[in-house]
Amino acid sequence: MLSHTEENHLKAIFHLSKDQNEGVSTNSIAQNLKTKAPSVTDMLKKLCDKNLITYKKYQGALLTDDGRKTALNIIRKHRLWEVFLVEKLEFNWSEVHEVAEQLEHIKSKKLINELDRFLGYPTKDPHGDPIPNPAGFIKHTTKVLLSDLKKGEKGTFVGVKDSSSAFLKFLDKRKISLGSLIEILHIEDFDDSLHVSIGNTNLTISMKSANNIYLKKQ
Amino acid sequence: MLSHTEENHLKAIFHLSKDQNEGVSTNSIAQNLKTKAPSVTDMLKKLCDKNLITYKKYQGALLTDDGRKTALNIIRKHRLWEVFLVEKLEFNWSEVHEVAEQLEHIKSKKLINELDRFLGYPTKDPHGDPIPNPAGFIKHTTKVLLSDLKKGEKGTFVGVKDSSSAFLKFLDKRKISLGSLIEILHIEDFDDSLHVSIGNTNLTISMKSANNIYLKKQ
DNA sequence: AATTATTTTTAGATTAATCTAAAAATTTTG
DNA sequence: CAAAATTTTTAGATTAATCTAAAAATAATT
Repeated sequence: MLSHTEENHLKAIFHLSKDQNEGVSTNSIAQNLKTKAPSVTDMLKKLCDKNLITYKKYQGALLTDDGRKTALNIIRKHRLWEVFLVEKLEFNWSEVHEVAEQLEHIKSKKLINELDRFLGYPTKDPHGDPIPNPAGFIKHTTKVLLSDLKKGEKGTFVGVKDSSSAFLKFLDKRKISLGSLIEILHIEDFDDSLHVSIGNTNLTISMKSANNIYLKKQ
Repeated sequence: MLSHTEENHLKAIFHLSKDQNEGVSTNSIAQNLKTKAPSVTDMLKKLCDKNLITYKKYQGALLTDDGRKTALNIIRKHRLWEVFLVEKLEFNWSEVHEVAEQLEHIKSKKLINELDRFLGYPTKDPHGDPIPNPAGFIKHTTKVLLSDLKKGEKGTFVGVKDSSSAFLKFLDKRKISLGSLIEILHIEDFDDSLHVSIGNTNLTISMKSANNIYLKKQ
């Protein structure tokens, strides 16, 4: 039985190892979990003893198959709870993360499988991220960043890279929601800002924002 | 912000002080929480410092108004989650306690108020226990133990005193569920066992079981 | 009311999770 | 490639929750 802290470390290692091949660094985990490096070092030793990660001093951490499966199970729970909060309890997508961080640690297989059924076996969470199945299998879909599109290209908004509350509220204010069709009308030379059409309206999006918006290309 | 352990102690004191006027004893709390007396003593000091209980050495613990309100809030969460598990996730009433023990500690006012709305503002949990309102007000209904009825008297099954999984499964097996109309046909002199009618069927119930069944008298 | 039994508290340890400060290892850079 | 900078680990403390064993207080019983 893993503690909340152990589970959080596994999750952090999972997320941080997506964008890279080497071991996940102690500092990056500490930053991700808002804790300090020595705390992480201690935890890495413990998780290594439990065969959930491989870890050699100064070389960062990598999930074992077991650790990966455990991490995906926590992520599955997190994302299913997020769906529940939005679909059934009328939370906004910018409000769910904090509560799901708590709910993901509840231990009950039956609970999560029944929740899955109750929600109609959703495949995506409210931010467009895929929900792993009970075996830890995750279905990836090809998607590109809005910032990578060229003038005239278009796509459907399918996810966010940064799902911070601030960015999600920013999107709400501009009526940009999952499923919106976005087309690049013009790219400003000076600051790379994008003039885009979304539905019937046109608006300007900064490079920084465009770098957080995933599209399914059309 | 209270820890799970602190919350569990408040809940235990609440439940144990219902049947008595004096302070709740250290040992009874330890027994209730499956912990040891010295652990309880430490916690009582801490809860007293936080003004959630009044506590003097060797004289047991009593909830302050603040402590009582906190305890009722935890009980509210516990019982709402139990309703959710039974009504929405198809749990049996004998399976909900353990999971609700975990869910009751999730911290989010919005979560619990939205859950309440989603469930249609239920007033009773699956075992017939009343659900406190957000202000900590609890609506008691008069009920009597089946063991207190006399021959020929009848009532509606409205709750259990012992909500252990074993007893609830025992009731399931006999098709005794909340709302059942129970009439005492005969009381056995020898062992005080009861011959009762429930719906169309007659059966025998031991004194021990009858002592755990609450009825609303008719 | 004095002795015995029970309950409760204190004293002292242990484990887990955390931190700061200092040491050690690795990486970067001139 | 040596010095400097950065990262990581170790060492040592702290807080919370737990325990066992022993001491102290209260309650029960002749």
